[in-house]
Amino acid sequence: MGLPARDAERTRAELLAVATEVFAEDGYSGARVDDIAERTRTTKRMIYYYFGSKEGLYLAVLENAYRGIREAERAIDVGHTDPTDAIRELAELTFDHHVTHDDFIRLVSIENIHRGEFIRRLDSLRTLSQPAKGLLDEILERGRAAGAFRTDVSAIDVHLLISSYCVFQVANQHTFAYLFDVDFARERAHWRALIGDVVVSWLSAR
Amino acid sequence: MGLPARDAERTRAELLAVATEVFAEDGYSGARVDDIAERTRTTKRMIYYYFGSKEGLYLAVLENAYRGIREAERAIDVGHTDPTDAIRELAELTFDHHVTHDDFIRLVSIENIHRGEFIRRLDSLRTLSQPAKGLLDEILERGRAAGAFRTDVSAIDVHLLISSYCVFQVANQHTFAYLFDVDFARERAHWRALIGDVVVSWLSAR
DNA sequence: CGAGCAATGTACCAGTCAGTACATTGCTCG
DNA sequence: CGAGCAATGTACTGACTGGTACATTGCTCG
Repeated sequence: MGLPARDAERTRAELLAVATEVFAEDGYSGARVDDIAERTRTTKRMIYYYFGSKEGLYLAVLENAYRGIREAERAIDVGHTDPTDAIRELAELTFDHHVTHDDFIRLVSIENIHRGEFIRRLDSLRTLSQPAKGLLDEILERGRAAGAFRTDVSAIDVHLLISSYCVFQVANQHTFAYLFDVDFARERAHWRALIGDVVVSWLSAR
Repeated sequence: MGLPARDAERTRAELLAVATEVFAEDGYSGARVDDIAERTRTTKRMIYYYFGSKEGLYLAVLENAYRGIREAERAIDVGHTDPTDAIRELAELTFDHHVTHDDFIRLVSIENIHRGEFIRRLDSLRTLSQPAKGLLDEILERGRAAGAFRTDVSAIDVHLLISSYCVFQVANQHTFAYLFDVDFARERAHWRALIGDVVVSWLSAR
């Protein structure tokens, strides 16, 4: 039986997967359409057949990557009654999530180099961003009600702090590691615990 | 009198300045040697005369940018006796420093996309990174002695937290702003104060 | 002042790159 | 089964791109 000689869906999916790797590796301008094609079982012609252009392919990669990551995020469930434990676990799971998806973080960096010019054309992504914020809102509210958290910190504030830290861990590891002689990978447990500590002390202050 | 017809130093400096802009704008692969040359009063030939290759030019840009930023950092002087005030001011000055040097932050992002392959060849930069750490060490020591700071947090920990936050503010502004509908520039005072708060609560915890 | 070399300009090249014209294949459905 | 079209492959192109061969200019120093 083997693989069917023609399978539009498989061809498209394979192109998308390989393109994700190559764009994350080399950036938009650095990526070569011929290179992407050669790494698949099909040809460059198919990229133009399915995605129209290099830019169209990159947009599809971006959208697909964000969709995947948001779906993974939705699976995050911090099942603690204690809001302090919950927030610490959320920070740690976010940390894990980032270090295991460095392809995605690289795509985000690349997109920012382009000042978000491509992502801005993908309206569908904005509605996807809510789950992370919703969960945080709920934990914070419980913490405030219990008198454990201060009341002047918003979900966005916390999300930004955690994101900054976790993104940096991946996105800036090479320059930081080199300049300050730190190996993020070797001391992962230390760096993982740190952000939870920071957020909890901050929210519990006073 | 006017400009001298030939001035090696000026030509070199102009190429370096323009190349910094262009590499920060378009990335390494995206930058065009012809484009850089056209934006100066000299020609492409001079790039090869002074820097040997596109790569040589990029290396020079990187080294120059890091040197400039470290010099600016050395000027940071937090003249407080109170370590808590000092650490807050250090965080805020670091914040200001980042938002006013976005070209540099972009170069750092670009270099990380390349997994630090270029910066690793610039040995001279490692020794430059000490001032930031030295100042922090001193403030932390004073804070611990005064019983104001916890003792299990190192200078690198603090530096990483502050750097993450400040770099993110610039490096990821476009995707974050778009996805979470936040305008970093418009609420700058809020975001500036936040990181100082976080670090101080963290160091003062318990 | 004029020899000699640092500094500069011009014109070009060979390889690369995104994109396409055109032919072909094989699946599906009547 | 066979018509017709979705899917695919091959071979090519024109523009671009990093880099260079070669000529020239003008500053400096004996």
